[in-house]
Amino acid sequence: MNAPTENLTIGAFARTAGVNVETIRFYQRRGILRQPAKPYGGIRRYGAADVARLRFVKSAQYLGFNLDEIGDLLRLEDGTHCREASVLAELKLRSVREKLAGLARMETALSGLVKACHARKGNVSCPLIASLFRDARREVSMSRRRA
Amino acid sequence: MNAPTENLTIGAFARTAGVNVETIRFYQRRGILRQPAKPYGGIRRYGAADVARLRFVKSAQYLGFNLDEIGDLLRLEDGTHCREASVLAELKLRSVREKLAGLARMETALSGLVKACHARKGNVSCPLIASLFRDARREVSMSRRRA
DNA sequence: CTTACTTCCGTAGTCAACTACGGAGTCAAG
DNA sequence: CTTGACTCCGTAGTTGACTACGGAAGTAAG
Repeated sequence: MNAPTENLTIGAFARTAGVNVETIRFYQRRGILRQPAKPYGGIRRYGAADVARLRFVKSAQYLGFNLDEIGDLLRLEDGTHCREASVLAELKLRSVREKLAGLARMETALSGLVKACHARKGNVSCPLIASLFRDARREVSMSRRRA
Repeated sequence: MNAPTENLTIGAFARTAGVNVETIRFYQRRGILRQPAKPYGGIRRYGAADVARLRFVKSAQYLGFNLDEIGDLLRLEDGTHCREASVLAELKLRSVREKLAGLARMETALSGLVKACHARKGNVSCPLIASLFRDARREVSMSRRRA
């Protein structure tokens, strides 16, 4: 799995991806990032694929997935047999769609607020809570832990 | 701000919303949930609005917001003056839209995988990493902390 | 070669978000 | 009017995700 150009030291890798060196080592221990083979008495080198993978991890985190879930997503990325993959993918797809629905509702409520603000002035409020439940009762629910 | 029926004890409130009593008390200390006035030598009571608010908090968490950000969202819900509100709302709107874009990409990649699995059998992989960056470089980026 | 910076690796500390504990006060079924 | 469950409140412990520390070994500019 060695890409053409594996030229980055761990420090350069960390700077490129915008994280701390210790975070990379932590992800390696968690099995989220690989630990490239190190030449006898030498240093490990990283490439562009590692950077992309790490950026993906950070984005997925921003999208509300925890490290175990990100591990699942990466197993799909890395490729597994259809039988397990499709079960897992359907599960992840369900939670992605739940998140999409919830965020779409927030988007509506927030853009409504912004519009209302531009129109009148004074006090305004934003029916965010109502928006998340309106005519979609339970669509975005508490299926939180391990979707 | 007392709703018509404030009949729930903290325990019933917690069960209804599917959280731990201690979590409610923790949110009260954080200023995310109110602490209803308690009658002289009595007990606090909670109503449907409290339940909805708490469910909103849990949903927003699932959507990748932290408690500070959820505090911001609730300030919009509760209503503030347009000047501050619209600035805050535009910011939140931006991060909601970033999340929507990232999730939409994941959705495409995952449903592609599921479809591929139904078609052929054997090994399949899922270009999740590529999907998050393809023709949208930096759209979902590392603007993580405090959006 | 020296010297200053890195890497390597294991262990320990921090921060956010809970979760548990314990003792005093409150409530409600019998 | 007792008794068992629950509330209140402050403090302490846990979990997930990092972040820091320190000493031995690697690296690279002068």
